[in-house]
Amino acid sequence: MTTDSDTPWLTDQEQRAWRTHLDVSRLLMHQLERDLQPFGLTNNDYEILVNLSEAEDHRLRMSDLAASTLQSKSRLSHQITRMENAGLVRRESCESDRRGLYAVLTEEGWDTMRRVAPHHVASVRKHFIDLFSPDDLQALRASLTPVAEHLRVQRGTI
Amino acid sequence: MTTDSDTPWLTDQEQRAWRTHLDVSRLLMHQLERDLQPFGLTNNDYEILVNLSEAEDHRLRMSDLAASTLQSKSRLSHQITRMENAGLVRRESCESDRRGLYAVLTEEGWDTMRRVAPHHVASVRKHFIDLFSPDDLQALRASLTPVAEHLRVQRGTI
DNA sequence: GGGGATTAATTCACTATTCAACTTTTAACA
DNA sequence: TGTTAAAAGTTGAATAGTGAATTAATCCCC
Repeated sequence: MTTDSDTPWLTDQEQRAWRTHLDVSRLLMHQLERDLQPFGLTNNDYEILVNLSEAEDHRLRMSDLAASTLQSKSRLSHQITRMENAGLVRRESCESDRRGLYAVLTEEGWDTMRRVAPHHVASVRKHFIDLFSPDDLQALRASLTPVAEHLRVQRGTI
Repeated sequence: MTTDSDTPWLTDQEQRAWRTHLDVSRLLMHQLERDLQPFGLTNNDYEILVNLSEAEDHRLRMSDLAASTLQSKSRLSHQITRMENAGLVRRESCESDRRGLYAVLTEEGWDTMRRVAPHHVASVRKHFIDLFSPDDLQALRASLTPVAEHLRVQRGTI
């Protein structure tokens, strides 16, 4: 950040857009978390399950999993430990790089995923996707994509 | 949530919109947090300061502050304790309702707010607002507003 | 005006996250 | 080759967040 003190304040429109975005982010995460609770999962748990489910052999290197879930290695490590204790994943060592570990979906993890996913999708639809017209959704994606890219670049250049 | 197992899966378009939204939310919060770090504030701290700054007499009832920042009372209580220790706010008892407390901005809190706000605005512009065309921003707000309203209703009916 | 429900806020015990320090293995390169 | 630097991952202590239980004041209404 340059410490520009001549940055213009947000206009009313901008202010409202910004706050609405903030509110939606927060309220949505809350709601999804609540909808997952009956299944004994958190949003974080679920995201790990999704990533592993979509990965080849249901396994990913810890680093890759951390990167794709945007978490720190430390946080992921703790997270995987918890999920390991819950029987959803296990760690397996990596032959090609003896520093490395895979997080692997267990049978139970995979079953859980298949059981919970429909409910989660319903939740995402009900509280987000289905509240937009197809055009609005398309516009949303289009205008958000460059923002995501910008932020990814920023993130890289720590 | 109804446990509809016949909810259609997300289309490719929907999937992408959804994941982009998720990524932007998370990356953005991260980036803002990072930009606030040099000033010794977290996003939460900053949001409390904003709310108090905008309130009459720089004071708000704990409950109102919790509601407007979408936090639980418990969390807010801890948060205010930390900010009190940091000298940014203080608690004051409420005459009209002896159960109640006000969180009040201290001089130092107000100074901090005035000092940090321009940098925060610059950060919000750089990483969010200025990445949209005015029309896109307007469209974003328009399509997000009903979502926020929907989620607020859900939240109320706990 | 007195008893039961509600509301404001905090506290306690527990879980989650962060940040820095650490171990082990691999890569670089002189 | 040896030696240093970088990367993968974990650990541990400190901080933050959650949810249920608790305290104290107010509301209600008969």
